[in-house]
Amino acid sequence: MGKTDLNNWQAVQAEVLRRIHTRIWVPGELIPTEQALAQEFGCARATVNRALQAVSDAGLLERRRKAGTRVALHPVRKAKLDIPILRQEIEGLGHRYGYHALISQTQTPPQTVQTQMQADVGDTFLRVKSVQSADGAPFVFEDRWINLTTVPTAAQADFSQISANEWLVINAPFSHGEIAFSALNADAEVAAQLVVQQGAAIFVIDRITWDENRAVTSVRQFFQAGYQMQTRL
Amino acid sequence: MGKTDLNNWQAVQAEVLRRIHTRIWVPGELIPTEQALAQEFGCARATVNRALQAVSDAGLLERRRKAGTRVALHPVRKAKLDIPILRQEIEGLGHRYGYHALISQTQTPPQTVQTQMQADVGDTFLRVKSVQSADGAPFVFEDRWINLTTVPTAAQADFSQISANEWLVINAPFSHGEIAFSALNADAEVAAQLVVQQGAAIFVIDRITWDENRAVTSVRQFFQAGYQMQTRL
DNA sequence: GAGTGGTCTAGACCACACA
DNA sequence: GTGTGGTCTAGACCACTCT
Repeated sequence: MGKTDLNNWQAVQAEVLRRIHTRIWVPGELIPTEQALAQEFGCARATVNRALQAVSDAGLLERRRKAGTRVALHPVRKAKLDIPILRQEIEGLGHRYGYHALISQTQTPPQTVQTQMQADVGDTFLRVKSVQSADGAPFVFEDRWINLTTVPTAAQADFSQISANEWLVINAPFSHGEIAFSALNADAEVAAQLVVQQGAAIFVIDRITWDENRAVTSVRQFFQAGYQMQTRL
Repeated sequence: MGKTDLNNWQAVQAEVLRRIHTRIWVPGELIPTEQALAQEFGCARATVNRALQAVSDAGLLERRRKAGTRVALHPVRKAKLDIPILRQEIEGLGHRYGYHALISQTQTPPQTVQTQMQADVGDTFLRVKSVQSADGAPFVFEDRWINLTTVPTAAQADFSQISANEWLVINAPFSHGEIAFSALNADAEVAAQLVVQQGAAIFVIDRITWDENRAVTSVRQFFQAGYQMQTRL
């Protein structure tokens, strides 16, 4: 046996991936138990477990107690997306970041927004529209609702100076959120703010964040035409 | 001390998240060492480590050897995206899945595609255009290039019967990939295939997959107008 | 040099899902 | 019941990076 032991979980992971890619382990088939692999690889079962969990997280293995571990038939590819923090993204590219508030006023949201945010009767809302720019060119137009009943201190914030996003990150903790990506044609307002033609295809992010069961904020961001959001598989 | 010990890593994680959300631990500040927390929580250091790693993966903590663990100043939100497998997504919604190949022929890709795929001189390519539908209504129009030098067996595949994606999943392993999301206006061809007006905003996914350093396939998918891709934070 | 997180080990017990 | 993965423990050593 000239075979060297695999003494760390990355090595085990690499070997597991190799066996999947080269079809030594066929999709749908059971692979050996952790115990068997630990023996074969000459390491502890916990090390094998760590490696298999990582591969399972990536969507290539399906694990169930008692049933064992099998190679995924339909490897749902799970991509990890870093939601961009615009200031960082812009400054990281060597551009000058700019922020400009358009409006900031209490207002009653349309029914669709109220439903999404599961607003109670009597909740009041702050609407903030703003543009963020790179080297003076508009980059993102943002339309945001903040639930003042959840975050009362937002009423005193000066959103002409600080972006709502940065203020909220500092002052309004949230427990979870939902995010959706889509494409929309620029309407007159979006076209004007982003300086594109009406009807141009715009990449849109909708986000709602919650603190436990109370909606904190709902925001729709319109990205400059041509914007791409990238990641790796 | 009515305090009960935290005897599993999820409980530790919950307590850590609580301290971050309630600002007991302030962004930018160091938190206690794993050893100290293990003592406080009455569990093993490995358990604390597991919990802190999970929170760190979520982007809320930044950990460095020797420097310690601190609460992230700019919590880059990392979302886990499940790249949709269309057949599953459509059938999961209770619709009838359909696949229809439009063309499948060897062809020379435009320069941009060749560059993206880092094609060598002499590489030959198969182009496959297809439409996938839900209950007969077009859902996705797909334009794909397959590198026949990397995957020679694809030349014999019958893409009028099986979708290129499913064939590749079964027959062409890949090691990694890149994916990008954007918005485009429908051109004449896209509009015709998706039965939408020209210029309609279309959600687009571009994907390139690699087997080691050789490009396997490059695909652009145009989604029906109004499509949203959703996930949680 | 020294302190922190990263990982491995060996053993143990538990939870779950299958027969 | 029984076998599998999921997790915890206590201890140990290592790798990195800061001073």
